[in-house]
Amino acid sequence: MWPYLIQWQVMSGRKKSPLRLAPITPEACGVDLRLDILSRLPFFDGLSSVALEEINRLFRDHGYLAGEAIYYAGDPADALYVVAAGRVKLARHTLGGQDVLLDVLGPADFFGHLTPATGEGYPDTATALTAACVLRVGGDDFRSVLARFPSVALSLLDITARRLLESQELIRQLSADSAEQRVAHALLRLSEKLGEPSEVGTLIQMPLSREDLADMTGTTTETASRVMSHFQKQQLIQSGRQWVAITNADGLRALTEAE
Amino acid sequence: MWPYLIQWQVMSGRKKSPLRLAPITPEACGVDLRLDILSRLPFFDGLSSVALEEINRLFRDHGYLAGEAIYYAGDPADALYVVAAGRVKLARHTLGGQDVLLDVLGPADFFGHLTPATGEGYPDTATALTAACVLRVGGDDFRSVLARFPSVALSLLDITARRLLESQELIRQLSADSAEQRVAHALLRLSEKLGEPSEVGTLIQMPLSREDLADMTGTTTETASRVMSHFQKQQLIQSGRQWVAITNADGLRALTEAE
DNA sequence: CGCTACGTTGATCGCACTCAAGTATAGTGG
DNA sequence: CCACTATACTTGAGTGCGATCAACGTAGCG
Repeated sequence: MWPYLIQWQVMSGRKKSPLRLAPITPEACGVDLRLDILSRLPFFDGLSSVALEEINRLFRDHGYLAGEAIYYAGDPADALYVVAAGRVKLARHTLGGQDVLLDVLGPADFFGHLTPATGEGYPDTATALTAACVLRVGGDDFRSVLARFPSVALSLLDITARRLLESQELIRQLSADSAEQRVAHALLRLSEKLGEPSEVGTLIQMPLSREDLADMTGTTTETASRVMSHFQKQQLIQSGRQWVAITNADGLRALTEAE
Repeated sequence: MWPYLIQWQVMSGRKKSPLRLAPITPEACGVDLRLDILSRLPFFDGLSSVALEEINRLFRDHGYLAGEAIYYAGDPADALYVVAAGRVKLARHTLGGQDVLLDVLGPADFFGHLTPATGEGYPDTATALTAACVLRVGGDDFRSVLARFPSVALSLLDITARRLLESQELIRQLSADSAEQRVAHALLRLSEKLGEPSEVGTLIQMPLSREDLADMTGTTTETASRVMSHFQKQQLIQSGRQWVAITNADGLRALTEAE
């Protein structure tokens, strides 16, 4: 009756979430993790441990509950943030009340302002998707780091340029691809970034609703749901409430590459 | 009969293009212009004239005819380009043969690779929209400049981050706005960048076809044409073959802000 | 003056949005 | 452990925006 469910939870009769998100405890935000995270940041690569510890002292850590906002669009602020643990999403809001999900971030990803203060507020809203620990450094402090360690600036430039290229690819997709292709693409991107092998396939390790997917791909929850049902019937994915696993990445890729 | 044409060319009976594009002569690419352009680049701000001349020697100039490609998507290349004169467009192509116009550049704008060579080719195609003069610097040479003048890297980072924010705003628009709103937005952006006062309103100083507009906004030439006709009847713009002038920017802005 | 590419406008079609009802899941408290 | 509830998800029917196909003006160039 549900042939596509055979591999998974037939006996219990229930389809429970296979998501295993590491619990974020208060200690998770401690100094040990901080140094570890900072040293894993691609743009602090090659810095001496002395320099790193010095930089570390400029950061302040802060924990967030799932769903809590880190900053809102329009907040007058000038700081750089680094995800230490958990998941964070960046979104823009439209006048019509609709949301556009720009990016999902995990440990060692950064966000916020990294350019000189313009006086303008943030253009987007940052929200903790799961319980999360986030490090924050003030704009002036970070600019002093950039000035003292030119390699950091070069590395940041590199990453930012790459993000620009990625967002241009998204523009291309939104302009030219069908809803189904865009959803397939979003799933593949998330899978590359947050995917982990599991008994149900490559599981995307984050709570991911149909609405999130819709906001990532410029469609509606209903359309996202229909597309996901379709994928499930084709054995490309398995999915339930707030979770998605990819069982046939090549099949999805073929869809995105079809004319 | 054409009430919206009254302000313009009633006597001649003909609606000729008001575009006045400065002719690009071979000498336009000469050394004098080059130093002038380089000194106007925002990221060379504050450099000594000695340093500028030294940097200048790293660049090579090249002229292009209207419509000529500067590089194609996929070309294995590692260089930074600066527009000295004329207009250049950046576009991505889809498998379906469709184009997506990402940006239009004028004098002192830069494009191409500005990050370490990844071995990948360009993701987009750069084409001269008008006769153009373009300066080019090899990746290694430019990286040596970045290493020697940290302020250049900081400034580049600033500009790149700003472009990233702009492209995210475009993503929001493509996800959430109607075709009419997207066209209105595109016209306003072009007008801010390339607009010049003229007898017909703020004239966008570049050849701009309905197809270009469609490729900028993710629609078709037919839809772009319909939207433009509509705008013209509402006295928001005046337009003809390959040219557009804005007569009521506030009116257009009101459309983009409507829910 | 005629050719070609650009632009306009109309008719039709289809994908995805909207509105609406119903089902499954996971967390809550008994 | 199980009912209860809130929220996510699913599915259907109808609609509309914009794409597609097609035909016809029109500007500008040689």
